[in-house]
Amino acid sequence: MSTARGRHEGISDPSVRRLSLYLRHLESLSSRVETISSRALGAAVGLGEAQVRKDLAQLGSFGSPGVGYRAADLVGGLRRALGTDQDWDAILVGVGNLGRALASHGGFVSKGFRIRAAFDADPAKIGTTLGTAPPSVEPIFVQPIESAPAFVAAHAIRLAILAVPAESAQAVTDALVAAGVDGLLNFAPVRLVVPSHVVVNSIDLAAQLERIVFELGPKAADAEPA
Amino acid sequence: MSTARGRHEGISDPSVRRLSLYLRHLESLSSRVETISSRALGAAVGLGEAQVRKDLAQLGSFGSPGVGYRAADLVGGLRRALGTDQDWDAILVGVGNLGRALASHGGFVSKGFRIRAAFDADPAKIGTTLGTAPPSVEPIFVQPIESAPAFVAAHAIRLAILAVPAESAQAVTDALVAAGVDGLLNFAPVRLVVPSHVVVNSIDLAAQLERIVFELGPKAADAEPA
DNA sequence: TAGATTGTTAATCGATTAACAATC
DNA sequence: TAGATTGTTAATCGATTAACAATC
Repeated sequence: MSTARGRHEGISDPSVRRLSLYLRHLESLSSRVETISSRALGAAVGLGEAQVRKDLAQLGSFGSPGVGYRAADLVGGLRRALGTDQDWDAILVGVGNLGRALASHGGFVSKGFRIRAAFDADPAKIGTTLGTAPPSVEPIFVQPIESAPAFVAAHAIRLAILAVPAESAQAVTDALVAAGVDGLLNFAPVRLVVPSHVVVNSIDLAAQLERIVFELGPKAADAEPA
Repeated sequence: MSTARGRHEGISDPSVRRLSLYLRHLESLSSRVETISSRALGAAVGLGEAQVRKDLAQLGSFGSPGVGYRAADLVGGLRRALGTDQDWDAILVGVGNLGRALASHGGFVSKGFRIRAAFDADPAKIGTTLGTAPPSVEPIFVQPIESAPAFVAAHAIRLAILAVPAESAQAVTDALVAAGVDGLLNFAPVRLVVPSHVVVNSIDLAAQLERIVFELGPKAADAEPA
């Protein structure tokens, strides 16, 4: 992540990540579950009870001593804190393999994110259709990348998902930010330079595998020649 | 991330993430760059020079006072520390939109990760071909998910990339771990329970957007009715 | 030599964990 | 009432930042 720290509440980034975990678990619960304790919630997401209480206390009071947290209220409080109590419109830029997958990603829609349009620099892709796979996702026509800024401005789009090559990521970012985008989810392995009011979250997929193999340690050394 | 902390070096997770950033930047540099200072490297990835020196000092001595770090040596040291000085074989499980995109992801191959086989539970997908898009990625035939454990055992595969529905993620994980997998990159929004020797890195794509909108703060409030 | 820059130690800062009084 | 569990304060732990002597 980068920039724009703590514009509102002073909740730390590690804590925000955990709030998403709590929300995900609570959403998966039956609506017949009325309350949940910090201990149970912690166990479900792999954290201690003290950590859970500390995190949730930042959002207000959703718990009762001796009883636990009211699950429905807590879901509402978490969504409100995260900003997903309202839907967010987004655009997708870059319709390669990854872009196409993201456009069809059901997980976005159910969490309040809607991809309103998709753009690509490749003329061969213009006019093709995306996101037809899962039900409830209406098809999206791919438009030329040059028309992205106008679309952003016309529809007051604030979020963009970038699945473009590393070489073009900065140029695309500059154009989108100038048009009004202030939140970017970037999959290119480059650091995007943006004005301080813009929030960037970059995910380097290869780096995610690197973190795993780091933890695994060196592969069993090939037999050392004596 | 979870479990298996510090099996070898005592490098913290935040630091490991930064090591990938440094490596990515150094790889993007011309081979004519022979040395780079902590200040320059930090500026490139958006960190302070003290942070860079602290991180790199953990790997050994790749720098000279008054000169900087030897770029080529540092790339080697970073790869060695991360574990990507050797190639890693992986399998992909789940050949939906996201799975297909990951199979074709050029970024994995160039960083030392090779997807050797793909598996899916859907009979309609068996035998189809994946990963033909970028050059240098040989095509992969999709196999029935039941044959994944045997493949893992036969080829001594340690890494698996999971792009399966949340409901089946745990069952798939259990089968793969039993067959020998000890590193999992999981895209399903569920916490995987694994033995302590197994390393899991879970990426919830919706949560990545949530982190952005949290930082953006509440959307401009609709005009309050007076 | 003088300027630049490392590696490391010390100081600061922030986050996690533990403890416990309040209370349902 | 007794047991459970919150919200919060204090204690611990770890990570980041600053400073500086060593040295190229």
